[in-house]
Amino acid sequence: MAKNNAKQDLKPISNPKISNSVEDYLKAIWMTAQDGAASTNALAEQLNIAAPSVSAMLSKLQNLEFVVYERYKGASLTESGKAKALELLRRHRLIETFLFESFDYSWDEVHDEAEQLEHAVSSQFIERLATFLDHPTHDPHGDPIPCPNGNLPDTPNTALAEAESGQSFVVARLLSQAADVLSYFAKLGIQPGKELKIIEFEPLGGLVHLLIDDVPRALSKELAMIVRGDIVKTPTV
Amino acid sequence: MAKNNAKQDLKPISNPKISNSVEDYLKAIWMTAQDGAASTNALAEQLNIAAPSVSAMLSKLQNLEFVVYERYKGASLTESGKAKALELLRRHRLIETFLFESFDYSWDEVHDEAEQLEHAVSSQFIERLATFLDHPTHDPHGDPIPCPNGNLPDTPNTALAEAESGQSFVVARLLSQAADVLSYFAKLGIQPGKELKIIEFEPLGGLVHLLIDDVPRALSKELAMIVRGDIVKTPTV
DNA sequence: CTTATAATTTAGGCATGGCTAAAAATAATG
DNA sequence: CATTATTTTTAGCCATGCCTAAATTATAAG
Repeated sequence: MAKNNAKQDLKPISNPKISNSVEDYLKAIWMTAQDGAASTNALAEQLNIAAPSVSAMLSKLQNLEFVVYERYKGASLTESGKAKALELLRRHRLIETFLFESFDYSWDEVHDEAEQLEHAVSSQFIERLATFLDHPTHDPHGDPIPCPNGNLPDTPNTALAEAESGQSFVVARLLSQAADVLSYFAKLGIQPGKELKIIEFEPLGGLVHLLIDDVPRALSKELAMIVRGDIVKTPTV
Repeated sequence: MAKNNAKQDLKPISNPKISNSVEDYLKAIWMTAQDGAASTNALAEQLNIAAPSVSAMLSKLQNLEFVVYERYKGASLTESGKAKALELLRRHRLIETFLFESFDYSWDEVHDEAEQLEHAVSSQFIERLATFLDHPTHDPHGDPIPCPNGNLPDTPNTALAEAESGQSFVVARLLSQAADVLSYFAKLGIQPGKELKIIEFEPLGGLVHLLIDDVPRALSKELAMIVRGDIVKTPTV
């Protein structure tokens, strides 16, 4: 009877399934620091975990060779840590896409569910899911879905706030995780693929007037920073 | 910042998400004992966990009021424990159905994946999944899927081994979890819905000769006990 | 009905991953 | 540059769930 009795080596030989916690930390480090180093407090904040716990975990991640960590100086991902983080991100975004497209989830619902599922699902599941969804490159709010090899598909990144009066703008991405923000955009009809016409910017730039589906609307500067996409040179008629 | 600091009361007030372990135990108790009491060793065997650990967990489940447990006498599910177990079973079987039908999983693959997913998925997910699958009553090998209220759909349960020469038999269920057994049946074309014609039983009853898709085949008594369904009174032509 | 065997529980550990309080290092300010 | 403020770490705990070895209780056999 094969009992789970393996003593943890310092350097893990094979692929002993990474714990949910470790996965969460790697994702958090990537989101906080991408390439640079993530501070203990920033991670504690992100993960809603007390700073001393984060400290301890960073040492552990260092032993696992997922991060390079120097006391008092934060942690940055190694190649292997980064690969794991991107794998998680791939899972998360594919699952979000699936829930949104096939199961009619709303923005409020999609994130938490994906957060759980991404830890439970096998690589096989993810690849079959990708096939099921016809290998999307971006999730429903336009975030790029990392490829199996870790490449991040290109994504237009000009802020709507940077466009100018008279220009047209094609939305590619809504740079927010907040459900209320995403719902608000959805209500306005602002979603990836949509073309907006900019009427004018309010003096001092706090507001932008635009045409969505030929309906005049106004958007605050803050929200206009979240909307990312491309300025259209030759506006479609 | 809301840290998870709630001291565990003896009687849990609300719905503090049950741990994966607790869920596994409840399912195991149901599978081992259904209505009666499950012994410590039987559970240890099922769960591949050492007996003393099971002992400890049974006390805990008693405190949680999921089981009635008397030292040295095994544990049986309370109403609340049974409800949980059936909920888990519903999850498991719906997920298996999904993986099999939509994601082309084979028998070897389906079980382990479902085992993980059933813990990670929300009730909402399950109900949307049920809708997605058009509310199946049985999973791909014919096991009944409990309804949200805990009812188990009726399932024909006559063993193929109990039929008689000359009769026809409609398969409803393959009473096994073993991947190799299920694959073997699949290879033979024996699956829920299939009609078999019994040619004859070997003397001493160790073997049954039958017609599957008009092809003559033989099946051992052991396997013929696993195939469950209905004897057809008026054989179709 | 006593004894050997099998099942079960108690005792004592261990790893993981959280927490708080207090100390130490780093950064910011007068 | 000394001092205060902030960040981070160390120290020491706790809960969950698993383990092994050693009792204990139940059961089967003589």
